[in-house]
Amino acid sequence: MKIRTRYAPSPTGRMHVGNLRTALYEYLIARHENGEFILRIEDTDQERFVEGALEIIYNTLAKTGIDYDEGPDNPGDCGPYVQSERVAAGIYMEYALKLIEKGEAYYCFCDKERLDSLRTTVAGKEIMVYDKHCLNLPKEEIEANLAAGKPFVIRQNTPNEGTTTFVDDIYGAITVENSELDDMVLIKSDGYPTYNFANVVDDHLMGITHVVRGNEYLSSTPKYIRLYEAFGWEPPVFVHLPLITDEEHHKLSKRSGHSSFEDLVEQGFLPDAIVNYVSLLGWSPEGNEEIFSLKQLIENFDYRRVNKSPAVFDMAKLRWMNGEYVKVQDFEEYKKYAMPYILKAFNAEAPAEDGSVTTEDGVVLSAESVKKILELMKTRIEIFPDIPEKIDFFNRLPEYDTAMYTHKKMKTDSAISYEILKEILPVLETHNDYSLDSLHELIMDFIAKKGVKNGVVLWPLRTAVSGKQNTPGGAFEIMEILGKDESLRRIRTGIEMLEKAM
RNA sequence: GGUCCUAUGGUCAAGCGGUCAAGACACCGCCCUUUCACGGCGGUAACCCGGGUUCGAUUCCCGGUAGGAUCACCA
Repeated sequence: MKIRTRYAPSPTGRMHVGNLRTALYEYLIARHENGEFILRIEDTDQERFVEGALEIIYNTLAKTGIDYDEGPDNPGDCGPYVQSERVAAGIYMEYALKLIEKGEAYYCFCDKERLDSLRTTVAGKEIMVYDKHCLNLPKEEIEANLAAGKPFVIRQNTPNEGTTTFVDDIYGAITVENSELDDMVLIKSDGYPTYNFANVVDDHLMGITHVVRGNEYLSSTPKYIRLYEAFGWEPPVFVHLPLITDEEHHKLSKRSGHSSFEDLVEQGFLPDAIVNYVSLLGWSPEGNEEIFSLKQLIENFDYRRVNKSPAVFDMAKLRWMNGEYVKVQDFEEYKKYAMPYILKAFNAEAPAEDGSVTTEDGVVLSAESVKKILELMKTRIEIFPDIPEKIDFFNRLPEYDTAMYTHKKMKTDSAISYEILKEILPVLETHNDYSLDSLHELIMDFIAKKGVKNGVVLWPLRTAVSGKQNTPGGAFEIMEILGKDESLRRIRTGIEMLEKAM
């Protein structure tokens, strides 16, 4: 039997990582076995519908590379793929009526007040169990109510006795007392089906073989089973996924802020890294490898290795993983992502026509220099917004304390730095080739002649040209990027500062 | 509160009766090195508790405890 899974989001906003993980696993389960994966939009709640949410779903799927065989914009044989359109086609009402005929469902005319009177609050939580009040309404009364246009709802008729058992592929057999099961609403008073009902009807009609979803649905699954039984349908395989939680071990919700795919992208994470990280939340491969492309995930994803316990979403590990992706990113691709943040460091809108960027100190950094900065950053960031803070000293020489010239391990202090800087300044002034290699040769030669440790010269130099305790790259790299004039200017500034401090 | 689920280091997570209890992130050292980062090497750190079953339990069973989920005309 060919596996068919579906991702069935409701367009209510951004896609949080729990939903993304569900979509991903549904996709992987199908693709791993050459099955089919379809997209169905569950928009049965008109009130929660958010404008643009549909686009977010399409965009997210596109960015992550999760492609579907059938969907609203790519219909197959069991359309429509949007539930509101299926409502218009009368599909759900037709099936609800079938259930009424079989005595598996019934009209309910209870108003809000009566329903509210059934509510109780337990441990701060409101719970409600319907009392089957309308189950045995006389036929005439039902007809009369219907004829009078009285608002109604259709409820499932679940027995109060016995138990319902189903087998989840991850969690095993789960049994629930039928008395625990509520007579849930199938068709709402606005004529729309509830999620529960539409889900069962559509999954059956669309030939879904594996229902994959978060385990918050685990306890309501027996209700679904009853529905399948009421229809006389074969239930699908159920695969419930462990929850993804925040640091406080609570289910991730849209409210917890920075937890949607889009938020993460805005924070500078790469879609591939997000997918990779999320795939490891609740599943593990056979070996020790952790970096997987979507293609590799398809190859390796055996859903029987999905585990049962909830997983905390760890931003630190996501950051690390993103860094791994940045490091191996193709340079041009990397540049696309990194450039905006480089420009941000220089408070610039865009590079000049020749690719150069001008610092706020008025120094023109050539296109080559900009490229060198990009190269320097590639192994030093985890996410792109890390960039500006690391290279701000190129833009402006920061105010710094001369205490920075003292470094025990480098065997240098203010006095030594002053001497060294004064001594090397003329050497640098007469030198014109500020390329890395040339500078390296020149300065190493100077060091050799003086017979001192590298750090004695290099530390003061780097401090002077950067004004920072630590920098990406060293004195040579920085001077190459800054160029002769600015390098000398900064060194002279350093000398002045040291002079004053003495 | 009822019901359901879960329980290995701070986090992710191997393990599926006999292991010195993998690996990754984070953290801490060391090496490389002009600082930072990368890279390399090493380290700290875990089987929730109590009963069984068994020659032997992290692993199987039961109970407890803890955490979570769920109990809508939301999905």
